[in-house]
Amino acid sequence: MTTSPRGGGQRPAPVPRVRLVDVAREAGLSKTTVSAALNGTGRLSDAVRLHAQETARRLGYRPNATARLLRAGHARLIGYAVREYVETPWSYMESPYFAQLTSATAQAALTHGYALVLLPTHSARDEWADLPLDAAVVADPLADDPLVEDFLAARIPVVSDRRLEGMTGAHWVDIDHVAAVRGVLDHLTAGGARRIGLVAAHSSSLFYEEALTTYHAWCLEREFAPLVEATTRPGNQTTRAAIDHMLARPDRPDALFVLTEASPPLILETVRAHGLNVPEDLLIVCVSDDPTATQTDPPITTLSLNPAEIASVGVELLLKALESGDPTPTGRIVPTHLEIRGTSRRDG
Amino acid sequence: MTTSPRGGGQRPAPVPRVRLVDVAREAGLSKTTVSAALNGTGRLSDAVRLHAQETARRLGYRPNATARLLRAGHARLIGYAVREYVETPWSYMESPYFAQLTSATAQAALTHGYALVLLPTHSARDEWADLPLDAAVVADPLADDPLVEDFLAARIPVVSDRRLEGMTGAHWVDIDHVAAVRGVLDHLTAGGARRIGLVAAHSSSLFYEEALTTYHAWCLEREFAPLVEATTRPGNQTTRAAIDHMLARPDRPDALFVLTEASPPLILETVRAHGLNVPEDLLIVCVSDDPTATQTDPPITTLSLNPAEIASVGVELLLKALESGDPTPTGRIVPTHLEIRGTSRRDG
DNA sequence: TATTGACGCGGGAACGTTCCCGCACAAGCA
DNA sequence: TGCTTGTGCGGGAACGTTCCCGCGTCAATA
Repeated sequence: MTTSPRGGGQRPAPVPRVRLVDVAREAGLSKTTVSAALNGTGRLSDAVRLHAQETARRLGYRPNATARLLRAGHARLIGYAVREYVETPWSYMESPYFAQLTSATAQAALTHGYALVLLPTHSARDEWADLPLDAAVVADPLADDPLVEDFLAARIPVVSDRRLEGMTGAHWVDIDHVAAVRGVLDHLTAGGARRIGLVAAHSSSLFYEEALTTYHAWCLEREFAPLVEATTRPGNQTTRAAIDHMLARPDRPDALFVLTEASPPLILETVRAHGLNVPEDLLIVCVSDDPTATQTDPPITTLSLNPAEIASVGVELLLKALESGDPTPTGRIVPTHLEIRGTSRRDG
Repeated sequence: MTTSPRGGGQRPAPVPRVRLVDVAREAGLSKTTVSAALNGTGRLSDAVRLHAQETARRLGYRPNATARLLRAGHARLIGYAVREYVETPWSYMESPYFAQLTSATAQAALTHGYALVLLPTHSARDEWADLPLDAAVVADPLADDPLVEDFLAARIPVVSDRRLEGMTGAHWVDIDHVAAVRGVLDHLTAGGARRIGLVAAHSSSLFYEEALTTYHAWCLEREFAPLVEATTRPGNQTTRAAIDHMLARPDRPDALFVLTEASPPLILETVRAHGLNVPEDLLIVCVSDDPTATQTDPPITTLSLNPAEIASVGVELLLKALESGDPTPTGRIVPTHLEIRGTSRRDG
């Protein structure tokens, strides 16, 4: 027994891992040869290659990932943080948009050979500084987000699902807000709507801001009187209250465009509690990526923000920039998807 | 200019990172001293420490995470995979239980100084073999899950949200299925239910199996005739169909216990489509961690599987095992939580 | 003045892997 | 036989960091 002197410290003796040299010594070869044998590289005779592999298998050898990374110079690890709702660090998973964005990002990263590391919403520097991140995804960044700036300062390229202008190493994907909102409004009008109510939110988010502007511009063109109910923030609770408020008005709308990402079945229930039939009395379109929208009766028309597309395009841009080493910012607009279902057409 | 010969390859010249030695050379110190200065260790004069820090700051030095990991011997990285629904790798994020389990696990890991790496459902060995994982969480593992076995073979301790028996290095957290089901049935009975219908699923999952057994045992004790509708798998679509089927029966139940993790508002809508009033005509309890359950009118009574608790206890067990180096399997049962709301009491 | 100890800093090994290169040997050819 | 070419394998540096230890200096004490 040639037990190495390592691990001669505490009592439990935590079973020293078998290293490449251990395999080499056991096989009577050099570590170079064993490494080549296991990686399928180098010029080796079949006999030696097989012998090395067999020995490694027998000893239960597993290469040390960290050591490989150090040699390779990259970890193929992408950090991922969602910046909305900083006060409740992980609640974004409850939003179907972010849930899908998260899983689609993980998926896209993986098909490129990268893995995703989940970072908390607030994500202080020392929470990722020790991680060998090659790149980062920052979803819904704040204005002049310090997290983005920290990543860039650390030479870690970043991609975001919001337009990010002119920062070296910062890439972005975004949706065409104007086209999306106009598409919905036109669709509702074509379905017979004369008074379209909008439920939006006060938010730092560019989305609500641009959507509101577009709505007003559209109303002006059509000489419609804008009918807006603004909540303090997105979510089911506030959205229900806003809808209640809007439907209680004397100038009740005949169509509803709900931007605030609430649960579609919940929106339907809220409307029905006012004694309204859908779609006869009220047409509904809501911004949502919640699959339950297809399950109600009638199924609910949704404007999908296309998180899957955003994720895959984002990862693509990010990795292209990373692997080319070119920090010139790139960006792309992806289309939204209006899935027309029962709540916005009366022909059903 | 003493430019090092590194990076003398391709054209873009990818801006060589500044290393510890670069800072040391610039500051006229040794790398040992600079390292100690930046880490706040060693015996150094204030002047030297400040000088080293200032120089590092000026050069924009960022320590190489991988090299630190190699020295440290661990990466503080935990792999995370959900094994249900292997055919649609990432769909688990749509389930509130898994969404919460995921975020709570990330949260718990982070408070212990670990980060979570998202792995796909199928997760072949070579997808994580290159990652410096210290431990792994496998949610809803299959029976004799090969992924779990691979992790254990690689000496990576595993924790699961399902009982895992007698495998060295495999730890688990689980809920008390029997107590949970009996609790719900007793609660419904106390609320006046005489015929409790159960919507369950055929699944490899221990949960449905034990729940069904418990239900039958409970019915036998009370001399109730069991009233079960079994779906092929959990989810909204199948659950709606199962409920429709059950409510169309001549021996229609006066209470419903839905195990299949469907959207609570959707369940309510399905029931109402049969012309039933809730809770007057039908009491409802459903297994769900969906926050929309609180938003309906009446709000829906849910049995929470306590993903947050499972996650935090799981991570705790996992890290205790990891850091003690003791591979003896540990396990713990955590309670479920019956949140009684409007759909299961008539006193409202 | 010699001895001790604390203080301030640096040399160099170690973490475990990959890869460049060089060496020994065999085979081919003149 | 002497030279070249190719094959099979190993030595050792490198990746960038941390940490053990040792060395020189200086003040305090005998």
